[in-house]
Amino acid sequence: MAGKDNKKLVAEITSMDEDFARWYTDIVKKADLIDYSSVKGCMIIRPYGYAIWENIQKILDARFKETGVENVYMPMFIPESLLKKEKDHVEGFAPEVAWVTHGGNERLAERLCVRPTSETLFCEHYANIIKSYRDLPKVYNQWCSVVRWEKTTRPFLRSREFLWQEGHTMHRTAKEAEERTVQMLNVYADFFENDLGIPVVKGRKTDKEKFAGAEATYTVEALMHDGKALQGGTSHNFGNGFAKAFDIQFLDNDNTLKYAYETSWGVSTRIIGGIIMTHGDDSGLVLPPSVAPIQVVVIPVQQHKDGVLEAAEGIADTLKAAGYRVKLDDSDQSPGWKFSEYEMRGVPLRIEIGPRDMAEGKCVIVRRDNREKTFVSLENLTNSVAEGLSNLRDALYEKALNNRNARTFVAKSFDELKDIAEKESGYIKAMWCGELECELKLKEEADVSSRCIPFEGEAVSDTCVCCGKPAKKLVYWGKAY
RNA sequence: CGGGAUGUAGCGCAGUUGGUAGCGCGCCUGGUUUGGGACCAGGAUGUCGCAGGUUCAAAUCCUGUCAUUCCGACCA
Repeated sequence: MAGKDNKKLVAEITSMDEDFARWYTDIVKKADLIDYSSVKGCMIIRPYGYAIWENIQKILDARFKETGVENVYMPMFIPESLLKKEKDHVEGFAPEVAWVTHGGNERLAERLCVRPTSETLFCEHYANIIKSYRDLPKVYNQWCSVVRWEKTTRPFLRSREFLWQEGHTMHRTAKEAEERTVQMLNVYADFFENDLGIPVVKGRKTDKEKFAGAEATYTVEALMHDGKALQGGTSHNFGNGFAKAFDIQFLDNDNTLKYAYETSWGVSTRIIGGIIMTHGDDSGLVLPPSVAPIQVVVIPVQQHKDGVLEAAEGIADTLKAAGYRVKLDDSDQSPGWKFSEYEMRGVPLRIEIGPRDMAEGKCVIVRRDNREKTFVSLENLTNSVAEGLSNLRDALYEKALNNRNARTFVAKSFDELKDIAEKESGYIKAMWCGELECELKLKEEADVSSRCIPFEGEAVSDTCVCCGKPAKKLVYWGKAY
């Protein structure tokens, strides 16, 4: 009995509905995604966590390239003078940049900032290589890490160094830049919804919330299990503001000099935090099959008995040959231990095979999300796995969507909004006049920020929820990570 | 950046009025087991977060610092 209690201790994680914050950090550690380093806010991404990121990279990188993106690598240091070239941009980032002041023992003539984002570097380079309209468009992306010296940090959600991709493009016309901005936002939205099973709201950020130096920022917003919003990815249209600051001009076919139009767009390892907080449960992580490092784990039961291990190997080989990421766990741990372990790690499907199944030419497939068991014949295995993974993705999406719907509210008056903000956690749809003053007041008095002005969505009333003046903009308000 | 909590073996923790560190799990060896975190026997593992200070003596008291975490403020 004593042994049993101890085992329970090992497996225990905080219940997500009792303490979501603690549940999150438990999962991140116990699913072996990260470890802490000795520098605040700088985390070690462990093999299992990094494998998720690699899968995210693989999928997105391929999608980017389908749209003509080329990958490059920019330096990690930005001279102070270069960072300062665009006023809004430097003001936005200055409070959280890390500086390099010395090389060895010698003080540098000009200090260098560790990139918090690379607009300035791309612009400097583009100014050098863009001369003619024939040089456009330029559609570059880089996968790298950036540094932002955050005060409060949380694994994946807010760290001082994080991995991301940043695409930076230059275009001949404003129209083309706008199209690229929307195109990349759609790539993100599709990835979130179809690959990760995370429903998103596509929309535009208010001026207050948009990227420093951008003309327009578009965003995909996801709602987490606890009702807080997470900005999943952003796509910015800079117009030609940066081009003017960095003198990126080209000679057009009418023989006049014109400024180029710029966009940038990015997603980061924060996505992993989003996956955890959208799909996870009290048994641990639940990973969408598209990015799960292990899609199917095969667990032999009574593996020492004749033929069991061979049958399990056969199953693993069959599935590997069909292109799935499969792990056969033939370690000495008890089956029960393995079940719990792979549930903690969020493996979408588990296959159990033991003497009883073998006698019937079958195995058991268990889904991670609902623990539903199905007995399937070995001949049909590949189809059953395909179906299981696909159904699981759909179920994850469905569940997340239901959560979002249940947590989406409508407010027509200020009092109503305030009341909802106090009692509920989620999105509040309400009209807004467009004035910063009202946005600040809602933040101040109702503690909600504007998440986005959705591309799709009907007006819920005619007047601003705050000041009562005529309003046409629908805004999703909420609390964000 | 402000307030609270924590830091002792890989993990979870105990350690009394200061006397030089212990428990469970895990790990290693051997054996028995295996359909929801198995069992027996034997074994290994510590600059007590770090740096100062007080003391004959510090995990324990004092100061500083770093990290984790929660709440708040801030937040491309």
